[in-house]
Amino acid sequence: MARKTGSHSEITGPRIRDAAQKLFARHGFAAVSMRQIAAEVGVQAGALYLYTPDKETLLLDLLKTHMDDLIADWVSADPGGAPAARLEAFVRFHIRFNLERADAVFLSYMELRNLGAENFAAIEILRRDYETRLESILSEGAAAGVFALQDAKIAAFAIIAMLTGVNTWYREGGRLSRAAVGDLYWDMVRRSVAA
Amino acid sequence: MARKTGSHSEITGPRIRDAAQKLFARHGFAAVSMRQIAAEVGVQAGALYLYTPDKETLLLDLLKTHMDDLIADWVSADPGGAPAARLEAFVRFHIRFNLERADAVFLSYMELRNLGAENFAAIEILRRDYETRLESILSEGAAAGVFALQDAKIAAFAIIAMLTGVNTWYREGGRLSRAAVGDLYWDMVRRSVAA
DNA sequence: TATTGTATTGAACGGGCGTTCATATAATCT
DNA sequence: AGATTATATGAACGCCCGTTCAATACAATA
Repeated sequence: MARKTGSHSEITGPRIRDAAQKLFARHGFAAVSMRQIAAEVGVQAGALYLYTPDKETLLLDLLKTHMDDLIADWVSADPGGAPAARLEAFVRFHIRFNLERADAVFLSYMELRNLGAENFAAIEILRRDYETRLESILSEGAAAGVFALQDAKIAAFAIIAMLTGVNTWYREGGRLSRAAVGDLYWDMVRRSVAA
Repeated sequence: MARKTGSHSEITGPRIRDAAQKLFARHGFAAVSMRQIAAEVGVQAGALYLYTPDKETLLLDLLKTHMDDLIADWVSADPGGAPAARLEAFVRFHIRFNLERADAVFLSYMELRNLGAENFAAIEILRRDYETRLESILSEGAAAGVFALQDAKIAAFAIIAMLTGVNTWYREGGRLSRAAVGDLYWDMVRRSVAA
C-alpha cells in the first residue's frame, strides 16, 4: 500500500491548503497537527511534505496568497475617478471579499505571531500596501474638499477595522443580506468622513 | 528541595495568571506549555495545579476576569445623562481600557475558540452585555433625535470594532498620545451617528 | 507491454506535552 | 517547641508532536 489510486499533485496540493486553512482558523495554528490536516485530506502525514517544506511555510503560503488576492482583487475592483465613489466601492469590496473568505481573514489577523520575523515582515508589507490604498483615497478626497478628516492614516485604520468587524457577527441567512450590510456600513463611513 | 522560602499563594497565584496572560497573548494558547508558564514564574510545572485544575480553566479565568472588569469599569465610568456625552465617554473609556490591557484584549478575541462550548457561551454573554450597553445609548440618542442611525445594533458593532482596532496599531511613544487618539476617534464616531 | 517517474505509505526518530503524586520543606498555629 | 498545614519539588505516566525516509504501488510514457 503506497501510492493511492487516482492520486495527483494538482488535486492533493489544494486540498491540503484548504484543509489547513479551515483547521487553523477553527482551532489555531499550534493546536492543529500535521496528522490532523493529513486525516482531513485522507492521506498520511508524511505525504504533506511533498507539498510544503514544513508547517510554518504552509501557514505562510496561506497568508501570503490571501494578501496577494486581496490587493489584486481590489486593484481590479477600484473604479478610479471621484474619491467618494472610490470610497463607496472600497467599503462594499472589503465587506464582500472578507465575508467570502472568513477563514483566511481570521488567520491573517490571528496567526501572524506564528511566523518567523522575516515572514512576518513580508506579510506586514502587504497589509500596509492595502491600508495605504485606502489612505490615498481619503487624502485625495480631503485635498479635493469632498472629505473632512483630521488624519487620513488613522481614518484608514478606523474604517478597515470597522469593516473587518463584520466578519465577527455576520451569519448567512440572518436578519440582513450582504447588500444591506454594505448599505449600512457605507452610510456610516460616508458620514464619518463627510465634508 | 520542596517548598521555597517566602512562598505564598497570594503571590504565586497572580504571578501565574500574569505569566499565562502574557505568554498566551504572545504565542497563542495551544503554543504555550504549562512548563513554559511555570518557568516564567520560577516554579515547577506541578505547582501550577495548586492554582488551576487544568490549562483550559486557567484561560477561562483570564477571559472571565477581563470581561467582568470591562463591564464593571464601564459601569463606573458611565456618566449617564445626555446620550451624546455618554457616547463620548464610551469612546474614550473603551480606547483607554483596551490600551491598558492589550494582552487581555488580544486573548479575548483570539482564544475563545480554545474554550469548551459552555465556557464559550459564558464569555459570549458577557460580551453581548457590553455591546448592549453601547447599543442602548445609541437607541436612546436616536429616539431623542440627537443621533441619526439606521440600525443601533449594527452601529454598536461597528463602533466597537473601530475602537478595538486601535490596539493593532497604537504604540506608546509614537506620533499620537492616547488623548489625541481619543479625540480623533470621538470625532469620527460623533459624525458617523450625528443627526 | 515494459519502463520510468510520481505520489504515497508506514514506521521510526527524538522530544515535548498535560497531568498526577509521593515526598519534602517552610510557614503557621497551639 | 512541637504539631499541623500550605506550598513546592521532581520524577513518572501515556500520549502526541513535526519531520524523515526506505519501500512500494500507481500513472504516464514509449
